[in-house]
Amino acid sequence: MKAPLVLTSTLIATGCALVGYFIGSAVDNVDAISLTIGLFVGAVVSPFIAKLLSSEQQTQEIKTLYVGNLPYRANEAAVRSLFASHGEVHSVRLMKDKQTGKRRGFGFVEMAASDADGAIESLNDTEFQQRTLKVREAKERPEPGQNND
DNA sequence: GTTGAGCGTT
Repeated sequence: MKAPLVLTSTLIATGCALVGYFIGSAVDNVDAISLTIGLFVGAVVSPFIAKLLSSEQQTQEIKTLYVGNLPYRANEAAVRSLFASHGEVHSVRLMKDKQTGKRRGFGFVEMAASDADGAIESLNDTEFQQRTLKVREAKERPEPGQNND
């Protein structure tokens, strides 16, 4: 039973709009204000509910990969495309200097845990835009999935 | 506009 998130969000937004309508009615009898509050509540709450519903589809394990020795001219899209050919890429973040905003030449790639190890072995010490990549498991910020008791 | 070992934001 997987309903589209757009449809689900629309239904939720409608419900929230009705709730907001009664809330608006209690505050003021003006219908315009009531509808405005209803739409506002729906717009705010629906993405939050949709995120909770979408979390059920993200049950798969995600592992973070450290990617170093990246060329400065490289984009996140290029890195994503590179890792996408070796597995399912969840997200790509190229770290930039917070002071100057320029790229620091390394980043982090989140992908499926099963595909992550294969991607590391496949992309580590490989040439990407004339630069040898350093692909490893990320040290800090491990994703919960394997509990340490 | 530059550089080249490294492990990061809410």
